[in-house]
Amino acid sequence: MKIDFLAELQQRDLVHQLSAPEVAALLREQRVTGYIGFDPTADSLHVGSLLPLMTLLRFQRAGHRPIGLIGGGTGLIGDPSGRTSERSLLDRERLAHNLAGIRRQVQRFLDLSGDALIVDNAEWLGSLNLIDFLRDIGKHFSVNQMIARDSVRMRLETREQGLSFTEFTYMLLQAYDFLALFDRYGCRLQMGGSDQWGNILSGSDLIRRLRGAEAYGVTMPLVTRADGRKFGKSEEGNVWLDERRTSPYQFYQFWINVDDADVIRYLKYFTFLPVPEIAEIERETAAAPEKRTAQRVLAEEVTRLVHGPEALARAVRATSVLFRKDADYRELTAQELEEAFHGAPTTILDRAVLGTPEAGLVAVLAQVGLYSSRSMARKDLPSGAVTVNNRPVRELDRVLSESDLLPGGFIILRKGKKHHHVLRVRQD
RNA sequence: GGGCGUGUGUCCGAGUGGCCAAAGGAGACGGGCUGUAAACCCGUUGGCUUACGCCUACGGUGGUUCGAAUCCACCCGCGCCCA
Repeated sequence: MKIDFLAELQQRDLVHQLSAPEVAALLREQRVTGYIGFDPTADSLHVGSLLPLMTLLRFQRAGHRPIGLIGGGTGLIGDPSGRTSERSLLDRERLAHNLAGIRRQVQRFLDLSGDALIVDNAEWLGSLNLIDFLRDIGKHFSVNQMIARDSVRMRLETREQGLSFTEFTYMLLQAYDFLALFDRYGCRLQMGGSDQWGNILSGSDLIRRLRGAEAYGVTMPLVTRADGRKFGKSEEGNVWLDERRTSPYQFYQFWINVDDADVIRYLKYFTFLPVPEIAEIERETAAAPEKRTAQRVLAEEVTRLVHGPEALARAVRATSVLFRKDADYRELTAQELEEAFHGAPTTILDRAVLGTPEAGLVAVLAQVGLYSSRSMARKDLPSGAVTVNNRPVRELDRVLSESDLLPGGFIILRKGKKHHHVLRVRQD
C-alpha cells in the first residue's frame, strides 16, 4: 500500500473507534474495499458530511478501493441515530432530487477512473421481499440488543419522543447494505461518523453470521466546536457544499471565521496538508494569532478542494476588499467591484427609483433582506451598524441617490462587520 | 379503539379570565473591546408607525364572557397507560 491509511487517520486524530485491532494490519498489507454511506436528507451535502467524504478520499489516496454509497433505499426510511425526534418521511420525488444532487457531489470528489464506485442501496433494498427479509435477516437480530442501543434507548426513555417501527428498522437495513456490498464487491470495511458505530457493527455481525467472514468498522469523531456550538452552522444556517446554496465567498468566510481553539484540529480533519506542516502552522499562529495564518490556510485549502482555484481566487479578492477598513470604494474600477462582489447577495434596482422615497435606506435594507423589517433597520441605524459604500450612515431619513453610485452602477450596503449586500442599478 | 396527559414567540420554557406582545433562559442581531477570534460589557429581538397608537399572535375551528393563551365543545399532532 502506498500509504498506511489507518496511521494517517490516527495522526490526524480521526479515529474514534475501531471494531478490531487487526484492521490495522489488514489495511497495511492488502488493498481493501471500503465504503461510506451518505443519506439524501437534502440535495447537497454540507460541511458536516465533509469529514466522511474526506476520509473516503484519503482511503482512495492510500491506494484502497472506495465505494460511495448513497441511500436511495434507506432515505425512504430515515436514520434515527443521533436524532432526538422522529423524522418526517421524504416523498419519493423529493428523494430522487436529493439523490441526484448527492451523487453529483460525491462523483466530483472521488476519482472514478479506476474501480472506485458510487452505488445506490435502492438497487438491493428496493426489491426486497418482506417475508424473505424477516426470515433471512431479521432472524439474526435480537430486539433485546436493538433496544439497548444508545440511539434507540434515548428515544425510548425521553417521554416526549417515541420511535416508530419504521425508524427502528433502519439499523437492519444498514446492516444489510454492508452485507450486500460484501457479497457484490468484497467490501470489508465500513467507515462513518461516531453516530454510525452501532449500525456498522450490526453489519459486520451479520456478515460474520451469514458468511463466516470478518468485516470491519472505523468511525470518526464527531466534529465539535470549542464553544460548544454545533459545527457547520453559520448565521445563515447550514454551510453547504453546493455553491447555489452557499456561495464560495460565504464558504470561504465560514472557514476564515473558525475559532482559534478549533482551527488546528480542523486543518488535520479537512485538509490534505501533511501533519508536520500543520504543526508548523500551529507554531506560527500561536506566535501571531492576529495574522490568523491557520484560518487562512484552512479556508484556502478547503475552498479550493470544494469549489476550485478560480472560485477561491474570487473569494480571497472579495475578502481583501471587503475587510479593508479604510477602503474607499469610489477608487475601485467597475471591474474590481464586479470581481470583489461576485457571489455576494445582489439585488437589481431601477435607476428611476433613486432619489425617490422608494430608495429610502430603511426601506431598502428591509427589502433586500439585510433586516427582517423596517423597524429592525430603524433600531440599528443610530448605532452606526450600517454603511453605504463603506461609509457609516446614521440618518433614518437617508435616501439613496445618483451620487451614491459607484463605477458600474453599484451601491454596496453593509450591516455590522460582515453582512454585505450589493445593489446593482439597471442602466437604461 | 379506550383512559390520561400535552401543544405557547427562532428554540426551550413560565403563564391558568383583565395588570400579556406574553416572565426567564438559549440563540440571533447590533454596539464596545479585539485579530472578520474567544471571553466579557451594553443594547435589541412580532409587524406598521418619528411618536400617541394600531394590527397580528399562544395547534385548528367554533362557542361562553364586557373581556380568553387562560373556561367549554369538537377536530388535529404528539406522548404515556390499557387493548
